[in-house]
Amino acid sequence: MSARGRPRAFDRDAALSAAMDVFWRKGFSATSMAELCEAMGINAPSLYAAFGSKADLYEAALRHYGQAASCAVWGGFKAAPTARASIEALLMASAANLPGDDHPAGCMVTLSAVTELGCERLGALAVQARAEGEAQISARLRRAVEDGELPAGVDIAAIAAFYACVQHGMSIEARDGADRRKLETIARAALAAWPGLTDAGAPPPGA
Amino acid sequence: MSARGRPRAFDRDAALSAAMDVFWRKGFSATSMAELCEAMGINAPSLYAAFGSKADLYEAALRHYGQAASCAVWGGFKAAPTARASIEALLMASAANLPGDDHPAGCMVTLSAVTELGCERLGALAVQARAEGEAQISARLRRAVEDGELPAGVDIAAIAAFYACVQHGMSIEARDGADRRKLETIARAALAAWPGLTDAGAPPPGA
DNA sequence: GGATTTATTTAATGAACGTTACATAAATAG
DNA sequence: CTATTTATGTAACGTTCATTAAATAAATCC
Repeated sequence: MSARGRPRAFDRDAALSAAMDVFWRKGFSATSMAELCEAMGINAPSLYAAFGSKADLYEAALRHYGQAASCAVWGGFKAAPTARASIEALLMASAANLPGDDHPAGCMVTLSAVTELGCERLGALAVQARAEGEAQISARLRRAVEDGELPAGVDIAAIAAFYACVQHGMSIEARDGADRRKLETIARAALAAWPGLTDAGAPPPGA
Repeated sequence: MSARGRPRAFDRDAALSAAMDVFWRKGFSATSMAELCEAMGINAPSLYAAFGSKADLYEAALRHYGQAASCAVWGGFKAAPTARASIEALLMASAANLPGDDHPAGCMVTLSAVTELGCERLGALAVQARAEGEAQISARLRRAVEDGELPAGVDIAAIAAFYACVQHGMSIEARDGADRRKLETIARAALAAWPGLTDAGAPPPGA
């Protein structure tokens, strides 16, 4: 059925992973085909045959990242029994994973295409990926209201926007060299807002 | 004394401002000399004579931004009577200024060199500029402890890191299209953490 | 006035960019 | 074995990149 013609001489997934690493570290515009070829250990024609173009490769790398790293960050979120525990798990997993210990620092999705509108399609892709994160938090909070964990008057959109914002900010801190401990400190500080945010009708102290 | 030779035919500050706009919108790597020349209304040799190189121009633009926009954001912070009011002013001014109404969205410093390490010197410059923001918050908190506004046991570094992180995150939200109201909602949510963070020895609820 | 200094325009520089022809190599199909 | 199909390496494609040489224009200095 399959395997007609000369077989591919490289591991497609490993090559994609190597490309992801370079893109993650340097961004789309600042990464050249030459760098990609060297990191992936293949020549340009092989790259084009397997992935289409530089932009297509970036898109594939972004999706690859979404499946791999995001899994580590959102796994605890989905498994946690309460909304509060979900958000704590999300922030703590972010703190654990964002520092660049054995990979580039910060979340590739968060940092992607923020400055580089060189390719419009890629920018839209990153925006959408970030929006999905906030939507997940919203959905979790909505469920918590339905479950009676949170009062009905709670401002779901505000809470989701806030914690998404903190998580995005943590990527920048990580990029600037923040270690796990510092990110956990930030996470705990953000969780200190929880009681104030989840008191039913009461307006937040800052209003 | 001055003004020997043929006088410059363009306004240096206006040209720098135009360059800042392009860099702010597209980032360093994704911006070409051709785009800069067109936006600035000058030819390449004039640009090189006045600013040195593309990287030098970016550095000048970043400093120009720091004086102009940061002023609007940090002005209220410095003038506020209490630490709490300073941080509220900082976040609210950020919410008011970050949306891209008559300029690119998000803070140029925050978004700068996040993805683009094409030029190492510029990356370091942006990291330093961001660190200065957090240092300002720390200094303000320290003063508040000295003044007796905050108890001595308060974790200054944690609070500063948290609010710096939120402010950085707001730039990403703004870049993704968040308007002033949404950013103000985030700011108020972040301020909801204030009581929990400034209770003296008590560990934050998330610990 | 002529000499000097600085800015501008035009045009070109070599290098690097992303991408692709082309010939060759390695597999299966018949 | 021959024909077909797919991948690979080499080498080139035309374009764009950041940068600059050279000639001209506009100001001050003496």
